[in-house]
Formats: sequence, C-alpha cells, structure tokens
Amino acid sequence: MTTIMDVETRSGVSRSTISRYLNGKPVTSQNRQKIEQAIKELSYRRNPMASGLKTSKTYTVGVVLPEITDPYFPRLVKYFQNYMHENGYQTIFNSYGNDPELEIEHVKTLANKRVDGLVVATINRKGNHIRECLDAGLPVVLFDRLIEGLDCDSVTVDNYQAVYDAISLCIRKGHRKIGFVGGSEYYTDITRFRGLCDALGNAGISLREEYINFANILEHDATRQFMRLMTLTDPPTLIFCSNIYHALGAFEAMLQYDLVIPRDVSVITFDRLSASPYYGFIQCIHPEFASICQPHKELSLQTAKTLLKRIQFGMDNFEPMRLELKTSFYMTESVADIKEDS
Amino acid sequence: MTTIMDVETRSGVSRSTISRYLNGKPVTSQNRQKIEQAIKELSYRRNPMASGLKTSKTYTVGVVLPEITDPYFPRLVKYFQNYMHENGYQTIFNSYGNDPELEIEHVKTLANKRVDGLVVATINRKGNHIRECLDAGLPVVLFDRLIEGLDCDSVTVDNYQAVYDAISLCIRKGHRKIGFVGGSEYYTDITRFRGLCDALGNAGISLREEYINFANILEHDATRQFMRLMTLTDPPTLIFCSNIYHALGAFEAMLQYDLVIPRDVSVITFDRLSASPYYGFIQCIHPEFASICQPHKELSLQTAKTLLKRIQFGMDNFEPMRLELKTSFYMTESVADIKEDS
DNA sequence: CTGTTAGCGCGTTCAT
DNA sequence: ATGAACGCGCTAACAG
Repeated sequence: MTTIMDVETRSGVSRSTISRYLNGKPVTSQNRQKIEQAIKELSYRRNPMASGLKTSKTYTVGVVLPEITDPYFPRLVKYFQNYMHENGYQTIFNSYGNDPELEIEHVKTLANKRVDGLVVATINRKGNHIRECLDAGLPVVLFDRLIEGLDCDSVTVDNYQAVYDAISLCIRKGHRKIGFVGGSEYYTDITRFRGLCDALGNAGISLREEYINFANILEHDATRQFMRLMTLTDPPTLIFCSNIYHALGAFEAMLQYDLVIPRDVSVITFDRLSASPYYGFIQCIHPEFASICQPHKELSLQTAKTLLKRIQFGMDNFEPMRLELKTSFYMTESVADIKEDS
Repeated sequence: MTTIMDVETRSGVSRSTISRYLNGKPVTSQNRQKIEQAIKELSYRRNPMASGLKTSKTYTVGVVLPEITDPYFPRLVKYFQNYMHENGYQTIFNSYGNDPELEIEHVKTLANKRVDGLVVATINRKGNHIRECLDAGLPVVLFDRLIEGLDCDSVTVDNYQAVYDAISLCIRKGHRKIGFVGGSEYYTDITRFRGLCDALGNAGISLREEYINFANILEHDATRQFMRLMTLTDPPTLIFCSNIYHALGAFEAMLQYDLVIPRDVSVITFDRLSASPYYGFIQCIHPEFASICQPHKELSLQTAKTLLKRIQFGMDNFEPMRLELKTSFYMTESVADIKEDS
C-alpha cells in the first residue's frame, strides 16, 4: 500500500505539505504540481483510518430506521444520502424491522463505529440509548418520531394539527361516526390519534371505543383491522388510516371485499399512497383516497441539514433544533358529504 | 475519550493482554475479571480507527445498486444487511439512480474508504472501475448483472433459460406474435431478450422488429412502451415484460386503458409484482400476471456468503465463484390459450 | 508557505 | 500467558 511517505520521497515535498494539499489548504503551485504528479504516478489514496485516528472523524453518518422495505423510507433514504454524499459524508443505513431491541443494538453499533452523526426514526418510547449518544458527544437527529422528555434535534411533521384539521373538515361534511385504525407502537400514530380525538371532542362528539383499532403492525394485518370496523353492527361512516400501512390495508380491503368508496365508507389516510415511487398506478383506481401528504423530500433534506449543522456546530451550547414541517391535505371524493343525512 | 491505556491503568493488566481479551483470545480468568470490570467502569469502547490502522480492516462493506426506491432492491438490501450484521460487518449502500457515471464514482468512493468488500449491481457494460478494485485487492461480487470479459465473483439468476422456457411454453400455447418491452441499459434485459429470441427462432418464428421495444427506463415510461405495442395495426398476442418496471407499466396500462387480460393481450413478466413487500394487494386485481419469480432471499444471502468467503479466503489463487440461481415460473390465466386460432 | 517533530489508539512482535 | 516497545499512516503544532 502506498502511503504519504512514498509521495514524500517521490515528490521531494514534505509530508505535512502534502497533507495540507490533501486537505485543500494553500500550497505553492510548484509543490502542487510535484505532489499531484507523484500521487498520480503512485496512485496514492489517503488512508482514512490513519487520518481518522488523528481527527476522530469518520465522515460517515448512521441512519437507523424501522424498515427499509416500507414504501415510505427508500425515497427519504435516497434524498438524504445524496445530500450527505454531496457534502462528503457516507451514510450507513440500518433497519431494525420494527424491533425495539434491534433498534437499540443498531444505535450502539453505529456509535461504537464512531460515526460522526446519527439519524434515528425510533420505535422506542424511552430514549436512554439516544441519551447515551448525546452524552458521549455524538450528534443525533430524531426523525419522524419524537421521544418525550428528550432534548434532541428533531425533524417531524405537524401530525397533530394535520389530523385535527382534516377530521374537523370531515365533521363539517357531516361525519359523526369516525373510525381510526393505526399502529400502537408509533409515536406518530398516537399523536395523530390525539388530533382526531380533539377534533371530535371540540365538535362535541364523544369517542366510541369500538371505532378505535390500534394494533401492533407486526402481529395484525391492516386489512383485517379495517374490516373489523366495517363489520360492526353500526359501522363508522368514515375511517381514518393513520399511516401508510393502514392506507394500504384499506386499499386492499376495498379491492378484496368490493367495497365502494365512499358509498360503503369514507376514507382518509395519512400519507398518499400514489406518492410513493412505483405506486403511481394507484391513481388509476378510483377514487383515490383523500390524504394528508408529507413533504418527503424536504423532510430528508432538512434532516440532513440539521445533522450537518450539529456536526459542525458541535454539542456545546446545546440548543435543540426542533423542526416541524407542514403537511398538505389532498381532498378527493373518497369522503362523502353527508350533511343531509344527519 | 477513554482508551485502552486507561483500561490498563485502571485494571493493572497490560495493554496487550487487554487487546488479546478484546479479540477473543485466551486470558486467565483473573485478568478477564479485572479487565471486564475496568471496561465497564470506564465504559470503554474500542476505537475502530486505531485498530483498523493496524489491521487494515474496516468491517464495513459497500453495496452499489441502481436505485434504492425500486420495489426490487429494498428487500435484498435487508436480507443482505442482516446477514452481514450477524457476521460483524456494517454495510454502506449507495444507489446511483441508474446513472453509469455515478455508479463509478460510488465504487471509487467506497474503495477509497477502504471497505473490506464490495457488491455491485452494475449498469455499465465496461468493468474498468471494477477491475481496478480487484487489482487493488478489494473483493468484489457482481450482483444481478455480469460484465462480459470480467473475471469476478458473481451471483445472478438463469435469465436466459428462464425466458427461453417461458416463451417456449407460450409458443406451445399458440402464441406466435410475441412482443418484448424492456430497458435497453440492463444486462439482465438483454440476456432475457436473447432467451426470447432463441425460443422464437427455435420454433421457426421470425422476429418482428416492431414487436421489440427497448427503451432507456429513465427517459421513457414503461406504460407508454407497452401501449405502443398495443396500438400497432397488427399487435402482438402476448407481451413479455422484461423487468419489474415494465411489469408495473403493463399493470398501469391495463388499469388506465381498461385492457382485459388476456382477451386483449396476454402478459408475462419477469419478477412477480405481488412478491414485493406491500404489493400483495395486487393479487386482488385479476388476473395476476404470469411471471418468472426470482429467489430474492437466496440471492441476497448467497451474495453475502460469497463476499464473506472472498474476504476471508483472499484474492490469491483467484478462482471466480459464479453462482447462477434458478428462477421458478408462476403461470396464471394472463396467458391465453390460442391453439385453435392458428 | 514550508519542514520537523510528536503523538492519535491499537495490535504485534519479542522477550520473559 | 504476560508485558515492554515499536510502528501502522496521518495530522497538527511548532519554528522557520
């Protein structure tokens, strides 16, 4: 393996000057030429472990996320990675398959690997593993899900308000029997559920427990959850699907049981199915579900920027940056207007 | 940051013994205890850069693939990553967005980063960037796509034979006007096309050029390619979709133009849509397309194993390992039986 | 702007 | 089985 010493003897320029050249610092054009030639002739490549040993920088960041096979994450991954790559960072993605323990393991592994920063879309309600990182001086950005009581940079969306507004709108359209399907282990779903509750409460509608179907997404399938509400003796007139899995579940239920939307039931989803890559064809199947749309690209970009800033700025004078991006609402005829019925 | 020196003073055991303990070599149980306690008390974590500097091992491998947002890759990524993780390796995925130049850049970046091994699903026909890695002693496994004339470990499927057999079957079912849609830049599609050609040739059917529609997947959309064949004055009776994008294109065409399969046209695809995660609902829309199915899990596992073997075994006495896994054929009523018509 | 010098934290000789 | 000493390749601090 050729080292900087070889370049030194070959070019006749001293190591440190070469090092400075490599790090983009000013060097006389004479030396620059000699160095460049020697590097080329020897096809020298800097050893990142040696430099990392000195600088404690790996130029690698880690991203820990629930499940890479989701329709939701690959695109985020892509934007994030591109942005980091443009800024000289490599990205290691680890997906924990919605397993809380595995998430913690991945976080620790990456911390031990001395990544320069970490993005975590956590499934855990407790943040000890995150706090350990923070305490050790490792920048962490919480993505998509917050942890209560943990002071940490974060990038999320306005889950509560978006659902509150959407459901309020539906109530104005005459819906009073409103169902909810969602995953019990997600911060996001629980926050969205609160939005739904408050919208109902504010309209003087009391919650009916049989209309609420939380389930562990690993154990129950979303289609069945949806159909459980549909087969109640007094089913809801509108069902809110709290995430993209449950949106898919509703979609499959519609296909499988020949439901006619919104005749049989109105549907609203969080995340628009057809916005996922290679799901565009869903627009051909009518009606497309009304949905709360997340700004995917901006989410990943802001996450990347936040992380980069924290890496540069350091953990001193720590003032958490908490970004909450705005969603938009995409209304369709999947929500019936039933003013006259009531 | 706490180092092995701190553990030394704290435990009273010498560095080298601690190092041996860390590497799983025998140590007296006395020392073991002292070491473990000191490590715990100091919450010492080994510095991978320092050890890497000595051993030239990063315990990191790179994977370079066309596009992470594909329905095809995320799952492969997942299996691969899990397996590597179990074996102590981290994985860096880089997706190059089907851009040949970016692929090369990613390969070089990862090589410079001194990963211990590389998996590449290449879009390039020339393999200079791969050869450079090999020459530098960096193990590479070609995944999904081969490069002609490049001696390299690889894991692929029986593209040629699978298509040859499937098309032969369709010919026996009476099809003689057979169309092809595929991506022009893929090794796989071209190999599959050869299988189709030979099946036709062997049955004495001459190729009709207007039935062949290669296109750069970035520039043209698969739906339009499919419809171009359908709107010919004498359209094919069967269309073979050479990859999952074109399968999706056919699917969207069916939905958008209210095609009835197989009345309007028979369809066969490479890769089964509903086999992708979260595409299961496609089974509810009939008929499901007949398809050649790839053993996704085995593909990624074999790739991981091959890479690991090469990393351990080394590049000396290089005898390329070339795995070609078998696909299976999933027949459905999307292929009409038109024996009587001919 | 340049060259000299001294470690970064660890693994690996050797002796013992 | 253990401990002392050296060096992996590079960067940073210094003096020039």
